[in-house]
Amino acid sequence: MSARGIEPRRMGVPGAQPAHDPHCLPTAEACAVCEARPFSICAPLSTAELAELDRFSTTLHLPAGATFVHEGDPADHCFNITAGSAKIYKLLPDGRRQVIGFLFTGDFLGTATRGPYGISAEAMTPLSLCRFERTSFRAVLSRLPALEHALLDRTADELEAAREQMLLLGRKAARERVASFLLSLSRRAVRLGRVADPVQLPMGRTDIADYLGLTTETVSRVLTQLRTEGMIRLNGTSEVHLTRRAALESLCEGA
Amino acid sequence: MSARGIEPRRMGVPGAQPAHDPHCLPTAEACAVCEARPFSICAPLSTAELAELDRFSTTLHLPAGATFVHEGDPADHCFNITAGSAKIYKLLPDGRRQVIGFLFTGDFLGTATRGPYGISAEAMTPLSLCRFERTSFRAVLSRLPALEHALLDRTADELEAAREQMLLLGRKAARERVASFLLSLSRRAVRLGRVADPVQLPMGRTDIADYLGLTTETVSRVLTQLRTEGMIRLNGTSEVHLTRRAALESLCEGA
DNA sequence: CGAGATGTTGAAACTAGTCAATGTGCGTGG
DNA sequence: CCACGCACATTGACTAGTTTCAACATCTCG
Repeated sequence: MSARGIEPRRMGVPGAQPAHDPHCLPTAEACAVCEARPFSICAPLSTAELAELDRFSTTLHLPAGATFVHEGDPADHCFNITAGSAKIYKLLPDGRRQVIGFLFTGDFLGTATRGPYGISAEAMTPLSLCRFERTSFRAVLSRLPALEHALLDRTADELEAAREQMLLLGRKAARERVASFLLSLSRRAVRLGRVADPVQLPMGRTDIADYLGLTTETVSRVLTQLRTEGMIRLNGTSEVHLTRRAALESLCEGA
Repeated sequence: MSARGIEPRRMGVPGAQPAHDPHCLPTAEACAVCEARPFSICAPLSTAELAELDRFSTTLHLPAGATFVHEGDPADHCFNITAGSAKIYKLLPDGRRQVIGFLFTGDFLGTATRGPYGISAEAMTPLSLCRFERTSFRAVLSRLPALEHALLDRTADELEAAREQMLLLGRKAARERVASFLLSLSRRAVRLGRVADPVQLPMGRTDIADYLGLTTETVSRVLTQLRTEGMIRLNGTSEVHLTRRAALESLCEGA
């Protein structure tokens, strides 16, 4: 196991940003036109409640590659992704990395309520997000039961997904892992209102490998294998057509 | 990967149990003397709130081996473990099994809010639990913010643990997995007010293996290996002394 | 005390990992 | 606009760790 992918740079999100920083603007009426809202925890909030929450939020824009949450740091903020995609991951001291998940528009980050961040987060594309101070956010949470409900639902969903991933990591073979991954990306695209079939892979092979508990070589080999078998078709490295979707489905479950 | 451990028996917890069933008694004033309360989500509730919640709970007693939650069934109930231990797991159609976690006194089961159960649950020892109807529970949740808070905290903790396990399953070697497992059991024992050092293993090698994404043979081999190296001492098959705890700690992280 | 279940140990097989080379795409700068 | 160079992806040969299959040991409980 190699020590790839370790870049302890600390770009993006300085502690307190001055108002003139282009990466840190007050949200103002941004919520009114927010395209991420239908997919976010703010979806169930009324206009008044939205305003209440908005008072404590800050809009950030980060470049691709920016690490904006560092595992082990005090968990001072939580975030809502409004545009772009990010990955969250955990590291072992020797550099082995497990990608825990990928975040897209509408995803919330920072559920963990106590202690330091348990994960690191890095932008995979240029990223827009709403940032909340944890303390304020928790206070708002008490005042807005609808928000707490939404957050609980979402956290439960995340837990469910994590358990599914535990099954994948603990018991599935490489082919099954890759097939499961492609299908889950496809389903997620649908949930975000995009097409199911040409699946976009906004992440590189290394991230996929670290998400599936494999190596880039194995991911690559499996993809070509699936292509050879006619189950998928590759357009470049980051677009996959799921021909024979049913076959992929059964592959997920061990067929 | 073999199809061991598949017993689709359906004992315990029929849909609606008559009041005279010895396994299903009204809780009445049970909360007042409940030894699990300090470890449960009910801990932060006032006496009045406790009474409110109690109105919707039923006490169950199940024998070891009883499966009381079936993956895929409609999620009609949620549970609070008051005594004994249980395991939750997911299955693949061909019988491969991933144990998701072990539940002990005070643990809550049934966070997932929508759809069917995502996991199965089975008593490992004689088990006592409070059962709630999901619908009622959710309603109570709305009336008792303290309960919802506690549940959110707990779900977040579970998510954190699940992520840690993803790191283990995706990136740790067999020795590291076993060492991590022993230490996490030890820490959990401490949280439950028991001793840290002689760690009790209430589960068999098969469950351990299915939890760590290994086989029983590998678990067994690693344990003897650690014993040979003087890092642990085995008293029978279900008690482990963590001699050289520090060495185990560094082993967890890849030393 | 005996029998089935559970746990341990051994040898062989296999999946995925490692190391290394080659191929491909993309952005930059001439 | 094309060529260069770099990062990323693919492919190949070999290795290693874990699984598989099988035998044996131990424990538990009727």
